[in-house]
Amino acid sequence: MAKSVTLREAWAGDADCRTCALRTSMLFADLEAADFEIIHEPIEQFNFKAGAVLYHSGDRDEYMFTVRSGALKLVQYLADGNLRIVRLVRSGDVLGLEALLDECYQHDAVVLQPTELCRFPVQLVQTLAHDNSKLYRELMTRWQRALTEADAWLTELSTGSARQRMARLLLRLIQDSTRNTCQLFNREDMGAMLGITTETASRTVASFKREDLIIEITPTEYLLDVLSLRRIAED
Amino acid sequence: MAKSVTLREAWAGDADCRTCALRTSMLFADLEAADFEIIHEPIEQFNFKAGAVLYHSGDRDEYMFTVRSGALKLVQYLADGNLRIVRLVRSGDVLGLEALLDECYQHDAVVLQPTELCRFPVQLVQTLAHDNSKLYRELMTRWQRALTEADAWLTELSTGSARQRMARLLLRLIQDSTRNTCQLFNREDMGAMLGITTETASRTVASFKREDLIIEITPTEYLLDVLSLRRIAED
DNA sequence: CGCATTGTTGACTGATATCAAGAGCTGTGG
DNA sequence: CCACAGCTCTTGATATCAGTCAACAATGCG
Repeated sequence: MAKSVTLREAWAGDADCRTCALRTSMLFADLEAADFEIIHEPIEQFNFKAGAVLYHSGDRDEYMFTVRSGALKLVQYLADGNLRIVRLVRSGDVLGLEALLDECYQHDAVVLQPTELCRFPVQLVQTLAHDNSKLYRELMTRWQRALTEADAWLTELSTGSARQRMARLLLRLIQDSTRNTCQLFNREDMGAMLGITTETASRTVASFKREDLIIEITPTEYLLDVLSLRRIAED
Repeated sequence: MAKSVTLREAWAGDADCRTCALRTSMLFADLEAADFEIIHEPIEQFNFKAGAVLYHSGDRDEYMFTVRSGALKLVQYLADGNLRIVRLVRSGDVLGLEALLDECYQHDAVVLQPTELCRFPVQLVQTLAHDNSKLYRELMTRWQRALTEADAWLTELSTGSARQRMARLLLRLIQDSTRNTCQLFNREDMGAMLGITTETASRTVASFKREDLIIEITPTEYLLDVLSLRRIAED
């Protein structure tokens, strides 16, 4: 079971947006310096360990989040107890957009890797957006990005054989595109992303290793044979 | 192959939004009467027959649409030629939100049932939204609705056995909730929605019929045994 | 009334789920 | 430092569900 971490434990101080390295890719990228007087105060930064739960499906709260580094999974449960991971949220992504519309959070948000994120009140976004249509556009872009991602998970990661799905997942996970390396998740999570069992995920990864399609560089970093994987992905 | 219908053939005149029966559920529900002077002119209404293609994935155009009646499917293709239906669009839904962000359409939009829809230029929405944050909120709500729908298709319609998926699809298709009836799509489309083959879709529907879980009332209308289907859906 | 399309069904095959056992790893406490 | 408990990962044997290929029935259209 995921060990829960209270927000207090994860609290890492107030954020300094002015000096945020990710500022240009963040939600508030387009704001003027003057705006930071308003927004600085209520933004707080948190550091989470793997397994921490940021929020649960059905919770209603007035916070949104931006991820500075790390990764989270968005999980949904079925009536029969099964679960699917419906999306990954990574550095630069926004989390909890639904709170802006006063809706419940739609997923469990669970930390996969050590994660730094900033939390800010929905009210702040509403205030800033009110006379700044650039921010509205930025918000809509985030929604569209999530939607494109959701569609891709359906067509790429939930269609075809286990080998095809796994190959497509690995290709999506490439971080450092110059070196074609990526970090694997545990088999259970990979299964939940692809709609296959843990055992099939394990067998598929193991078989990719034996065929040298993926090579362990460090325990956490794998080198991908992108061309071969792409051939498998496209059948 | 879908027979293509040109927009000219489908043109049904300028829309009269003032008297639109769906006005309260439509995108422009909150606008004042005065606004209709501006918006009336460039909105046109079209009637499409099943099989018509509204737009193709990758097309870039400056129009959005609202569906007055009928249904469309949003289709995405994989590199290996396979396809998935990623969402249905029905009465009251908005289509082509991505055009608002100057992006290409992300799917093929194909008419499933005779459909009336209104087309309006992106520019109009931008103009109206500029000093009307209610419209922005309405737009974000539409995006969130699409996203929730996309997530549900992944967890409900792409997870579990063919019987479970089909049962969940049928339950989603209920139109008239007092009578628990729905209209079926052809087996190929149902297969593409559920990530199963046409044959498996056919077998599953046929077996539901034999078990009286669905009963044909008219050639286009089926009565559902909701409780039993729900039991199957939840395993 | 044919012809084309869609739906149904059968036989067979193959991929993945399931159940089970063991291997490898990590952290804990004696 | 070692032994052990609790994980996750891997692998094997078997069962089952769905895919594939093929034939034919039903339906609709010109």
